Amino acid sequence: MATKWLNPREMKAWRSYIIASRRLLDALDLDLAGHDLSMADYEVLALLSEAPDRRMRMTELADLAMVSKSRLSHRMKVMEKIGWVKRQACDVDKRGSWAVMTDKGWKAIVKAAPDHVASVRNRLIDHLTAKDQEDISKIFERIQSNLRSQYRSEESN
Amino acid sequence: MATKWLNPREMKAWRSYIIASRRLLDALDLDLAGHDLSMADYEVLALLSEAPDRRMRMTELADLAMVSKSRLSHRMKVMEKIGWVKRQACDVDKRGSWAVMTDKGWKAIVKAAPDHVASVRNRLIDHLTAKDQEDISKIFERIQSNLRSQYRSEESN
DNA sequence: TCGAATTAGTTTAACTTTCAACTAACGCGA
DNA sequence: TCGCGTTAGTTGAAAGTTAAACTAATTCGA
Repeated sequence: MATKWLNPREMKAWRSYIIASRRLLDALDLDLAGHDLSMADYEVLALLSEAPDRRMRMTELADLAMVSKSRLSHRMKVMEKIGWVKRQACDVDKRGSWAVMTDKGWKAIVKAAPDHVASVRNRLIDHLTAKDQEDISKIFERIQSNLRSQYRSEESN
Repeated sequence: MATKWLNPREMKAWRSYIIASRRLLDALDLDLAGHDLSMADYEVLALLSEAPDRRMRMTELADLAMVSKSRLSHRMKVMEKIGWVKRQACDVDKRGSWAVMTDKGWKAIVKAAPDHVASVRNRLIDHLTAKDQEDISKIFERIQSNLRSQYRSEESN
């Protein structure tokens, strides 16, 4: 099929989005670096902090954090060394293990969270009107639901 | 200062955006993998393909592709091995070097481009109305210009 | 209740990216 | 034209990520 190239309006939308997003994510990561955290590690800790007993099974955590099990496993090793998390054998399923947030991990996320929220505000949210926010929600939920239906099962390995 | 947490509308905007974007970028990368390309490498080749004589100085290329000089240098080595690019000494500035796209590189990008555009369409653009596209452009240009003024010079190393 | 297929999670190796150090050339003021 | 701070680009090592292989436990059908 003949390629349908992007018209100027489409191209502009795509480029604005992709360029601003790269810069935005870089800035957010840079802001978090002061707490020795990446966005991905922050997300893992945030999820654990909200989980019952501040613990979660590895696979569920990987799914929610949108990282591969392999990657989570590697990060857990690093964060375990730092002392933010530890692993606990799972009684119910002996293959399984719990990712458990330590007190030190709790303190780390509690300390980082306000700065991170401020960062998300300064860099993104505060520059959007209420209407913009609603538009963004609608648009990206649509995109996501389309992605889901395009591949009804994307391996998360 | 007391943390100003995100209200539900703000939270929803932020989460929709960040989650959909992660998935979208993963999908786009996955689509390009069929051509043995990442988005970043694609961008480098695309820039070269549009440059006069299909060549560009390393630093300028790094800036436009939004990658560090170090990273570009490493990627060039890989792409040089594949045969898509080569490096040429710069007469004007003897420290400098030209990144030059080879014929093989040209063929590779010409082959990948239609698929990539289709991918951007299928995954994003075709799910946006004209109005959505204009909204996105406006919003993300605003975000980007705010990022720029926040750090008036971000090291690109 | 046996065995095959699946699932949980880890590990190793290959690859990619970052970080800091480095070389060489440039350019500018004295 | 000397010397010094800057710039172009590369490099090597460390850190991070991915991909595939692997172990051990679980599930489920016959």
